[in-house]
Amino acid sequence: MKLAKTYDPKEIEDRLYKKWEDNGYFHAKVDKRKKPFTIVMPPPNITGKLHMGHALDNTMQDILIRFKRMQGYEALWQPGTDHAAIATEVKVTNALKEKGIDKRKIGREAFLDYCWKWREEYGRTIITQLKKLGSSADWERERFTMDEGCSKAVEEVFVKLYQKGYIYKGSRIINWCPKCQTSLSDAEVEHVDQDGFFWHINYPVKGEPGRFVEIATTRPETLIGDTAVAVNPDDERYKDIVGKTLLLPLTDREIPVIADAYVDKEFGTGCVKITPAHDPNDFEVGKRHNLEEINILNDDGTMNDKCGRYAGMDRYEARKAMVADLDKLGLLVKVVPHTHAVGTHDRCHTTVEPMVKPQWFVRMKEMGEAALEAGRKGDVKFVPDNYIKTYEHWLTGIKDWCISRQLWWGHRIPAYYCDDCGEMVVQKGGAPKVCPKCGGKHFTQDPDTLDTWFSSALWPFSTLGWPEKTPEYEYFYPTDVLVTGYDIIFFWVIRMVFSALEQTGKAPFHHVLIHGLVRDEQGRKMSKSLGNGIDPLDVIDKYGADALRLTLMTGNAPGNDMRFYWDRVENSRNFANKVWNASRFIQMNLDGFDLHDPENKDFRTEDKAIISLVNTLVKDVTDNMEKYELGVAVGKVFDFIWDEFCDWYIEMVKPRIYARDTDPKSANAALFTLKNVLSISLKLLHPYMPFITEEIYCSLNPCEDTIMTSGWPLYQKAAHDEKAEEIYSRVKELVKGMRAVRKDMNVPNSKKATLYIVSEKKAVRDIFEENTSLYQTLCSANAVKVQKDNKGIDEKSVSFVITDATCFVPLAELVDMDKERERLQKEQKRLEGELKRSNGMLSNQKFLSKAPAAKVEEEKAKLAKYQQMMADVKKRLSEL
RNA sequence: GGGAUCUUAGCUCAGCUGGGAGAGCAUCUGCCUUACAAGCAGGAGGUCAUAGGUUCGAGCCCUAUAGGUCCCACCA
Repeated sequence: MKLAKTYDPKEIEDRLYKKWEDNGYFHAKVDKRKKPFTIVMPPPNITGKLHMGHALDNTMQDILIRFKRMQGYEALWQPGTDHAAIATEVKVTNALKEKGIDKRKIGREAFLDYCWKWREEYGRTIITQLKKLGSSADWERERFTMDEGCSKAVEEVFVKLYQKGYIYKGSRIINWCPKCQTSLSDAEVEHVDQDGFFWHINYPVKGEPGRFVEIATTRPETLIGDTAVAVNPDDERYKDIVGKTLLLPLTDREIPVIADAYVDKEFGTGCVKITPAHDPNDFEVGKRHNLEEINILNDDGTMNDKCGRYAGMDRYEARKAMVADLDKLGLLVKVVPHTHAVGTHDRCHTTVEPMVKPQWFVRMKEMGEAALEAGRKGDVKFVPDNYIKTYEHWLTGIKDWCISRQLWWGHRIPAYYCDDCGEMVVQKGGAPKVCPKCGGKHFTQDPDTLDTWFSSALWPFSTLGWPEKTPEYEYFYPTDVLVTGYDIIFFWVIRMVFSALEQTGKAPFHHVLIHGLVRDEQGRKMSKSLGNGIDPLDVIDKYGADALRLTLMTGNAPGNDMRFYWDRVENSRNFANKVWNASRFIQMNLDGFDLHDPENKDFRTEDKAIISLVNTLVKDVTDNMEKYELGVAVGKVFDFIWDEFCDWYIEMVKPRIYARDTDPKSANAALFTLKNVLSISLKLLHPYMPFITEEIYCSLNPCEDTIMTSGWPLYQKAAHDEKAEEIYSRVKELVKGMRAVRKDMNVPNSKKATLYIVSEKKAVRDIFEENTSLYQTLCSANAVKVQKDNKGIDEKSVSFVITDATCFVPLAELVDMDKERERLQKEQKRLEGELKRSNGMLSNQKFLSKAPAAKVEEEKAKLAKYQQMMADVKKRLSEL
């Protein structure tokens, strides 16, 4: 099949993707003869739409998977979606609200029905979009965090951890979102700086009229929940007051003054009101001093019935009212502006309320330490490796994880309470038949569901069938690499590591490949509220998936944020077009040539050189990709194809191809080389730009079904040809020099000139003689003559003379001794620098002992070359 | 408060274990040359934030300073 005249990504992409899927190329099977390579896809939320972050994340994974697949691994990319507990629940609740349906009224079961329906309808949107990107995931194995298997894994883990004492139920202070009306883990709380005030309030001392203790607070409305005032035990100002009793304003309660080291003498007034039920620190202080916890808030953030006349008010309304009342009572000393960090819910941005509630927790000490150890031992390695510090930092001093949520959509906690005696049973497989304590037969399941990350934490092994010992689990687990953004290390990566270590005894992956955020042109985060997000599908629509993928992979270092520029996409698209046209040129000329007959080819230096170069490229690119240096790798392919292959090699062989009738052997060799080098380049490029490479490859090799299974090119030692490379680069230098000379002499293209190449050395003349037609084309000369000396050169005509020294001079200037001397002196200076550097390196003992032998040899060779060049220059200088 | 990270061409950024300053875009010059004007050839533009140090050699390693970004954190 012929390539179309212009490259049209739209036409080929959908067609090829369908072909790949239909042929089952993405499907990985358990095959003991092959080595497995596994990546689990971070499951996108079922509420999600493809954004640039997904595009980047999945492009990287697809590149690795395609690379490994071509290398002959049984490469599994395990996809799936996440039920996204709170995100989905909010979305469905709102959708119902619009229809006039109240979630609370219809009840749990009906609501869940709506959720499942919603999931059926919208949950796979993102999968379709991922396919547009070219993702070669094994869709036959697609999973869902709430499917039967994953739910089983969740129950298994919960019960195991409970039995081990790592999961417990307790009444502790947790983060409460009054809007979503659920508890939150610490990770879901975002601290945002807010301008607020410090209210200084006087608390009267009991029995000492006129004496007060001045406290400073940012949250006066919690005053009603105060059960003490604390001062630092070493604070001289307040020594005498410790142990006294205060009259809590606005109430009839009395509270003690206690001493606790937690109080900072320097901050505020040095006196702190203690509200154990509504502040994490105060909670701790309360525990130490046995203080009562008085909850003053309802779940929706309004004041509860303990608050007298403030009951029913919203928390901020109550704040205003109470401050006004305190002022009336003369107890408000002053109000000082103050900025402080307020915890907000990362999804709805509502200010969270610390509350004491019975919740389920995962004890983190032991599992956290195991995860830390795995990081230190290198069982889990980060790329780039500095992210190990973030990992360790977060694991050090990790607090217990609150896993229960007061939501309906999610995995329900497998704890059952006897209706008769209240006995709690935690077990797999549903409610117990008989209460072990009282023999009761009726049970009620705990209403709470689990944090959505609880199931995500099991994703690397639950998707492979764990807890069953399935062939997939045995073969593909542990996975090789996890690709994710740095913003999700503590939500997910850490939790997967400790869960896997605990449940499977192995780290879930060997490497964590971290990438940054994709920002807009001004460096802002892409967000819905700003409306600055660029839809990857728009980009694909305009420029093609390949261009998008290439753009995302270049121009930025691993782990760093990147900015998204349309300019850069355009450049990627241009590159695709370049590849397309080069291929088209080759294909156009292939007709009628027998590329398989070895007798029919006459290989020239430039053929050998480009083969040698592409061979080196194969080695470099493979090395880079093995090290996850994806951007560097594709950069090299890009440069090779565009600069080396298209701009030089193709131009060089054109004369030979056009002269096919007079010298078919030479043309054949050139075409053979063109086709093969292109094929190798396409293979290297395929993981990055799957569509265009597939289209061209199949068009050039009609016998092959796909590039995907064509095998990754291997480095071949025999193909390495240093001499050819050197001559080739010399040719390039000369051509450049020629062009410069032409330009200096202001010779228009229309006016062809004769090119003389003059060298005393026969070896040099031989090289040039072999390539006269090449120079003729590349230098726009009407003739090329190679000779030993200046004899016979017509000085009046437009002519050029190339000598075998390092400079290129037009004949007219050759006689100009001064200019020639100047050039040679410049060259001498350059060489002096080189020699100094080279000598320096080679006289350095450290370099000689530590550097790789190859590098030392290379440097020695360079030195020798420079010395030779220096000698030549000196000789010529002395001749002048 | 702790930690991470950045400062390289006009802009956005690469620069892998120390060994001749790079790309894209923008700009300037000349070309519609028979694969590609989504192109070709060529040019200009950088004291690699500052100051020290280690080294034969520093954009890269060490120390300090200035400025920027991000994450974590219980200062009421």
